[in-house]
Amino acid sequence: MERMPKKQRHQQLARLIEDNPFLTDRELTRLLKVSIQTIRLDRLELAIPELRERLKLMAERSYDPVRSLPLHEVIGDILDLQLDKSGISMFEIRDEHVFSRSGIARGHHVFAQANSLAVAVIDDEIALTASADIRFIRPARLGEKCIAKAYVRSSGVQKGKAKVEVFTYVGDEMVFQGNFVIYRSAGAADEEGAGEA
Amino acid sequence: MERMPKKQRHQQLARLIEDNPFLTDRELTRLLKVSIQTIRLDRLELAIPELRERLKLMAERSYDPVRSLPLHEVIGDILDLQLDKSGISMFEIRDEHVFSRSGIARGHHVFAQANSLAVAVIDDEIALTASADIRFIRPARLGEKCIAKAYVRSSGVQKGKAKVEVFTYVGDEMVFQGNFVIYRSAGAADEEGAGEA
DNA sequence: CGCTGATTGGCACCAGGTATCAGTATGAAC
DNA sequence: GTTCATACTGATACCTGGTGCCAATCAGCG
Repeated sequence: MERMPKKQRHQQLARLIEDNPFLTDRELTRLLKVSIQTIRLDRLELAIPELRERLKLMAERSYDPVRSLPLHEVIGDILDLQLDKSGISMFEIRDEHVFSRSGIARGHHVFAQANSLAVAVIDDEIALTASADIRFIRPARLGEKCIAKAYVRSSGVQKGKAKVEVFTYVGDEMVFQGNFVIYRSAGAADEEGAGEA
Repeated sequence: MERMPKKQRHQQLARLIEDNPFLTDRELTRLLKVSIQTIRLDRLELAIPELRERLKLMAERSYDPVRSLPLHEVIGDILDLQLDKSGISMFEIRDEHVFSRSGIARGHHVFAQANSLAVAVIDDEIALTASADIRFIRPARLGEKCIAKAYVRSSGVQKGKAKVEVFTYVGDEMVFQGNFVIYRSAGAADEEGAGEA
């Protein structure tokens, strides 16, 4: 019947919730063998919000109205776009983009910004990256705002291949440079999209 | 006072919730000017779950024990890893990785898998992509499982630069190939990590 | 006129909590 | 011993955001 020390229970509680935020207080009573009131006092002390708030938080994080998630359409916010000519986007390096140990952005996020801008700048129904030659000039760090500028060097409407050069800056320092070759559908404008409003 | 037709309200309701899943029924009554009961009947007909269920769903999606989100550590599941030699990872193309119109994977996801494998295979505290030369051989499509194989061509422990070649296959077809140059901290093993449990 | 579908209102109930007050157990201090 | 603080448990009222169900109303149509 010996109760484990409070501190230890707090640690366990924190760990349990961390690796399963979906636990209700009732389930926690089972796992920690204390009353539901104790669980609630513990959460209070540890400043762990109630289940619904936890889920809401997670949902908010994954929702993000700015659509800055690599899951969505364009990575970064388009600041300027002149189809088949040039484009500019901004992408802020946040916690979730960096190596936690160094605060340096993972390369693929910086790449993703550049790549999706290179695709967005092509004035075509279908545009796909064919190849790219890229360099990470200096690391981008947590909190920095990356400004990517894309220039269409040859639009290749006939040939079906466009060349786009992208430079990414933080302030006036270049952090990334890439040459993209983008496949384009070359005038074959599909008209299937009747389903969506 | 004219009520808009039910169908139209249903469409609006669906759209409203789609672009703000956080709306409660009460808020929807305000937006659609109908009673809360009507809202609930509508949700019932449209099979739209209640607020809490919606948030729970989003939270679950963003939680994903497999960590297949580009937000997290390694994109794809590591199947095999021999540090400073080679590595294999698997990444399944899902809805959220493709252009909805064509079902073709966005380049940066395929790149992200390759890039993070190239970084993971380096046996060092700090490893960063310096540059890469990549080619998308053929598009990867929804549902396909991409197998990336990374080979360390020169580990460059002294020089601080490693060369890693990555090939990504779907079945026996190559979809991506890349040559990565990875900066490494070259033996400077930091020992700061005293904060975490 | 009655019928039907759409809409509204009211009430009981539920989960997963918060907030508050009261009671018990246990060990240390005096 | 008594006293006190801390930890824990219990019980109750209340809140939000719903579900489920039943009854009432309202509009349009044949």
